[in-house]
Amino acid sequence: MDKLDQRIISALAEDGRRSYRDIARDLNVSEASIRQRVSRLTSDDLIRITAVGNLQALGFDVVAMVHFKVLPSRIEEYAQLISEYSAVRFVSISLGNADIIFQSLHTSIPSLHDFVRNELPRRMPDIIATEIFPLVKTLKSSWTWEAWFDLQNQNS
Amino acid sequence: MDKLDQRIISALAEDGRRSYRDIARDLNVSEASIRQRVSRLTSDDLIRITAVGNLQALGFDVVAMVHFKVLPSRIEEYAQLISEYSAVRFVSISLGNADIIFQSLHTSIPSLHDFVRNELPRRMPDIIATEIFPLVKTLKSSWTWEAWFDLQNQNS
DNA sequence: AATGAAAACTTATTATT
DNA sequence: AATAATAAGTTTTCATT
Repeated sequence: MDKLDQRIISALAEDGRRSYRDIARDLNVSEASIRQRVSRLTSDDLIRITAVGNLQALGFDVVAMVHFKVLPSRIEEYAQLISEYSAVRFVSISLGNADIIFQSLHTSIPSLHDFVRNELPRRMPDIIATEIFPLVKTLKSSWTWEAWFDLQNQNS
Repeated sequence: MDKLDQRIISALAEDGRRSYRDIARDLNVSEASIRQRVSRLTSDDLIRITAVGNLQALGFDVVAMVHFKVLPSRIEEYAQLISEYSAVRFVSISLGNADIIFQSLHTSIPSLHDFVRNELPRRMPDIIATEIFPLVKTLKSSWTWEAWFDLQNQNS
């Protein structure tokens, strides 16, 4: 991951459909070079070029963050199980006052409730506590990297 | 937002660089029609085609979710202010036991601490409580929509 | 890893329904 | 809102450094 990789990622974060040729002109390298690096970044799963959307604007009416505390020995296993649900779009293992944090999408509040309070505990009996945070409005969901790569480079 | 829009979004979520021509062939419409709809979806800010990445894999070592409780009259204002920071990549207003939930990226734990415990409270005196959830490992960060559009359509 | 060359393919614009 | 036509631009492949 060198500065050229970072500049390519920044360009594609800005506009995922920008032509490789155009990026190449901008960065003074060949088009094939951009193509080769994007293939590597993509096949190594470092980046993914994709359509992201504002969930609320797209009609996903019930979006929530959910916290689970679970028996310590079950954390990894349960995080994996939670990842299998298509309602769940994001799963992380956390330190602090929650062991697993995930984001879940539903068509109604009762279906969110049923999923978190019935469906998941049925499969995962060692869940100790749950906390639900319904998201009302998303003000920022940012996909640019420049500021971040800059900061990383300053400190290295 | 009709079924054609949903199919286009699904295709671009799968591969944001797939050619409009190829999508058009698949969906039995003209290339210009795909182009026109993608332009609309993009300029209406319903979707964005972008490079997303695994933050930990890209070297963003300290990623945390942060919860704030704030004076009720300040929630919107503070959520806006938090959105202005480039360290902050996601900001939502929440119901339940937190008023504002955001994701923040840092190069070290002390810098996360300084940001959340000093920098933000200095600008936002009506923060009542903070809670930090450092993310250790992200198991899923999914950008596909098929399952979701299917569910929406069943219920409508 | 990076490159240039060139055939095959895609995009973007225009005019039309 | 969708389309066909088409000139301009891009991608992909391959041989070379």
